[in-house]
Amino acid sequence: MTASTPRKTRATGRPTLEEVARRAGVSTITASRALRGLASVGPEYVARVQEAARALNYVANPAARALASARSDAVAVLIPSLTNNVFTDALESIHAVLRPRGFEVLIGNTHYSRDAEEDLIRHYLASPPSGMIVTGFDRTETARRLIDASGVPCVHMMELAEAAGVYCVGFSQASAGEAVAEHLLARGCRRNAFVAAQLDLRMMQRGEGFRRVLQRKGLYDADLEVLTPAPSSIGLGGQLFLQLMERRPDVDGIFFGNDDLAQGALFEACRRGMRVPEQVAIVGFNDLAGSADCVPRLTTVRTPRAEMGRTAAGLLLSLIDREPPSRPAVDLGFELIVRESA
Amino acid sequence: MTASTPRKTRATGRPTLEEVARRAGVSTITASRALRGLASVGPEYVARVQEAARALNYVANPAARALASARSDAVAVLIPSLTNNVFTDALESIHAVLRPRGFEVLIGNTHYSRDAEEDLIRHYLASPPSGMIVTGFDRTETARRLIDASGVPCVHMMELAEAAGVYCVGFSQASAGEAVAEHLLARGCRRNAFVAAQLDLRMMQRGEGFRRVLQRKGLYDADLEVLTPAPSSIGLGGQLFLQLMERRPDVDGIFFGNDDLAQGALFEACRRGMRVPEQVAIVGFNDLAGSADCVPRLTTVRTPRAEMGRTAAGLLLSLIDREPPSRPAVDLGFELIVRESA
DNA sequence: CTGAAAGCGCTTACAG
DNA sequence: CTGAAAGCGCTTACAG
Repeated sequence: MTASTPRKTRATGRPTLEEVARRAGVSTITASRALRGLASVGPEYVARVQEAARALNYVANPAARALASARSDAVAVLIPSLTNNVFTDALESIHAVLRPRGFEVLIGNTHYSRDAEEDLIRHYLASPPSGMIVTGFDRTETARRLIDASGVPCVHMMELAEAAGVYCVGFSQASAGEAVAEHLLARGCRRNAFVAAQLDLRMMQRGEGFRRVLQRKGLYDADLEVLTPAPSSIGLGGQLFLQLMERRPDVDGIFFGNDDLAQGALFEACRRGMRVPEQVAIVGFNDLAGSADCVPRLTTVRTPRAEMGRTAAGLLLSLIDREPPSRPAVDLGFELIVRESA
Repeated sequence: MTASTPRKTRATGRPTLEEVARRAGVSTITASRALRGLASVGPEYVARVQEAARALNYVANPAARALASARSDAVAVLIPSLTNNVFTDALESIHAVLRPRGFEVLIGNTHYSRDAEEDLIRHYLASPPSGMIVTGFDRTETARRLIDASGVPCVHMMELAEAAGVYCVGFSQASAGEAVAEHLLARGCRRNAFVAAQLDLRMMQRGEGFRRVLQRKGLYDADLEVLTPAPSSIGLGGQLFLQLMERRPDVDGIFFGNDDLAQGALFEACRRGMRVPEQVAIVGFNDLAGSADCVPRLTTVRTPRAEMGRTAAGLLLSLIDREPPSRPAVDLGFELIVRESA
């Protein structure tokens, strides 16, 4: 007799869909459909189910939903660094559009490592998220294949590319580098250096554009490139600046591939009494915190981080909803901000 | 006849535990136990199962696991900001210890809002994570109750508190504020100001300690406190500094509650030709990027962000494993870094 | 130490 | 438009 009452052995205590359905006087599947807003449910049922859900304080169990539907409410975002605001700014706006839509944003930090990124992709794809946002295009062939094979919608941010089935949001890093060179040239600088750290693909693309313009004018000097794979930082910028000025005191324009490097250079210039921009003009990149306020105020390239995040998330949303986006690649441009340093 | 072969209608294509078990010649439950490393499985079985899993490239389905076991592999971390490196530094080391242990780190950004934090807590608790790391103690009573009632292990970071069942990792913000006051006093500053933004609880605690020391020496002047709830930034620091110097040109020492404010002040001082520390000594807080390199180099308080994250994650791990930690509250201290600005 | 059964809480696919 | 059945891929609790 006791066995005749099937007792739920492992209930979690939280209300289930079944209880909501019972309270609303419908089947569980109707309750499910009503809650998900599927059009095929009669309006009076929808109202009853919603009320029951509210009364019971019902929240669907994501694990059960993921298991049954073979899809999850997660979106994985892969960025190279958590301490560089270039990426956290984008992340912030990705969050702002995806969370209200009910997605959980999973953050993977690749630490600028292709191998680490491949591992993360493997990890996230083990239980396929609804979508994925990755940074740029510099990844292992395996990583690329994993994403393709998974069928998970994917948007690339920070760089542009033209290829079938590739969705991206960014701006032309090379064009930005060109714009910097043109600005330095226009203000009369003849011996222009490119100083870069980290040396990720985007950094190199900026250098490419910069170099291209100088070459075109016959003013390119390979000796004026200072490159190091070390992580970019203010302190490093100061060091590289000093090394360069010692080796080539004739340099009159410098493009630092990231603002932190440029800020460090400004500090050292100040400390050594070198005049910027009179003696040497300095241009940074990204318009990070401090660049508008330092001494002298830094001329730099403002990059549309928040907008890239927002647009990438929007693009992903349409991909998830299987609505082909109007354009697979959206160029958000950049803006040269001329301040005092160049 | 066709009906006699039960066909899996909705297989995901990925190998399942059942396939691993079949290949290893054991039951699924034995395979499950072997893979989870439960001691009750014979070593030869463990070996066979592990080999089968490897051969099949098996990765357990987290959703199924979460549903069956009513627990998840997620740990939720709630921080007030993603752009402030104080928190991303901690996050980084939390990741470093939790990911290798198989946990997914869910990041919730409260934007310094108690209500937003309460919503996030409600959201995460809807499918209880294995554990939770939250920032400080300033939250709504409801948020506190939700956490308590959930039974989810929780560690607080960035602040210290003594209370039954409360686990925390941090340092005394008030003591740090005291140390700054004592340093300024020791170098002869008599009219010391406290400049703060954001005004979160930790910021106020630093101010408390600072004030306390001045009061004790009979040198406290309420007119020398400049407080604004606006978000802390370099630009804001410059503005507040200028306002203060205009209103009270006699001030000879300033404690900025965060380094970005202090850095902004340094820039303005430089621009106006005010000498630091001769005319006015400046101390910051947190030892953020740039503080070691700016002009003059900033005297500040180094806070153990990475270590707090690491320790908080370790503490949480022992809580999850139901091993009571040796101490519920761990004080990691802080360090006054005396450089050039004070 | 090993396993057959039941169940976690949803959704899919098939009917009607 | 609504529903009964089956299933998603694991783990729990109970036996032996």
